[in-house]
Amino acid sequence: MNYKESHKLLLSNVSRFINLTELEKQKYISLLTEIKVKKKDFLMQAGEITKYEYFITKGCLKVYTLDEEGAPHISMFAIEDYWTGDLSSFMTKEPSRYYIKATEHSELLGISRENYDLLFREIPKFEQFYRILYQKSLISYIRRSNYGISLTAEERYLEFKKKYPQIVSRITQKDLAAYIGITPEFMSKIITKVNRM
Amino acid sequence: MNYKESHKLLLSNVSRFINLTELEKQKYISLLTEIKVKKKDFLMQAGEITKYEYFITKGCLKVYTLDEEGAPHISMFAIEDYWTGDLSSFMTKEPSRYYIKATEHSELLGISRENYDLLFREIPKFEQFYRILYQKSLISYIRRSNYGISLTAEERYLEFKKKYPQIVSRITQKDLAAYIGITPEFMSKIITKVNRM
DNA sequence: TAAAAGTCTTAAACTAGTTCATTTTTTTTC
DNA sequence: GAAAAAAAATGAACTAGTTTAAGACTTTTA
Repeated sequence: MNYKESHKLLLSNVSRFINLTELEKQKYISLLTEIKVKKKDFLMQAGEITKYEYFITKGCLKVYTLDEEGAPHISMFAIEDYWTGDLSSFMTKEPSRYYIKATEHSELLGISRENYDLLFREIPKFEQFYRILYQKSLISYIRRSNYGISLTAEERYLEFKKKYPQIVSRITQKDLAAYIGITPEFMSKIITKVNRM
Repeated sequence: MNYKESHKLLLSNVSRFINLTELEKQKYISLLTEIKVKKKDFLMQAGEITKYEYFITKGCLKVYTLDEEGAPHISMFAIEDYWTGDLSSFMTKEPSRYYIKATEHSELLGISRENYDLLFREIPKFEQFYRILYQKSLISYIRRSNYGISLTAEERYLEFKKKYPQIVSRITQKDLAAYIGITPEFMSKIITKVNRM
């Protein structure tokens, strides 16, 4: 069958871990919602109960919390072919602490909690897909949770640049500072220093 | 059937997410290896390819890396009813960067990579078990990966004490410092300060 | 149970990263 | 394409956390 580009990208993402029949592909796609977000608009805000888990087909978004002083802490940047959302609020149905804002015009495919549950009943293979997807994410978050406490800000910056070169060029220095966990002023100093070397 | 205490603890852990028949329980248990580690002995060391994922039935272990200066960074403490290991090395079969050392005499149940793969074929329900287990771990590591960059050392200490009171009392201040990401000297200052309040 | 090894505390000098204030540069908007 | 808004750069004064060193306390081992 002939799928749209966005669906092709998703199906190719899923086929990394499981094989679907034509019928299963169509069933899966029927469970998804298409969502568009303009630059600077929110996909979701703190206080809301997360309705969807998202797959990004186009654009770039930042996922962040605000601390008591109102300072943002970015927990991830999501671009094409990435999954994002607030898994905690999605699962527990409790209000989220996260904001998700588009830093570019973005297009996403969302799966609602009802359809997520239905998916496992209709196509049990998806248990395996999510088992592997979560396993891989877990491995990278376990590593990342150590970076914050064991590397200097400069090392974290170099690490990010090396791992996500395609993201660095699409975000502001200020947002990168909020991800690395430092002030924009110190981020500026680090970049000046690194470029001088 | 009458199971040993260690097997009962594991089966009760598993039954949080899936229901097993008697036959499945017996099959599952037959895939496990019993392991004992004396205090101060290593369960595994950096450079090795991880053979097992572990469930702790007794004791306490620390999972850590050493940086270029030889300073330890503890990524988790594992006690009874916890799962541990190096998931990355276990899955990729590449050498691990982690050390796992018993801080008390410990007893564990290990599942080898071959038996882990076999488990999914023999009892497909385990895909769901691990999907949920990894999902929950992922949620807590996503949260934790922000702590290191967004909280002060004192806040991280209070957070740890609140979340894991039963662990604080079983580990040294020095190890706690290596987990929080600060020097033992500064850990000492924080504790003095917090107790004074 | 004495000696040795490891842990904890305290303090002074230091450094990585922050805060605040100002100017320059870039991007957005009408 | 000019005006406004946001981002980036620079610097001086500050603070959270490190380093080094030494003594007190606790646990382990022979």
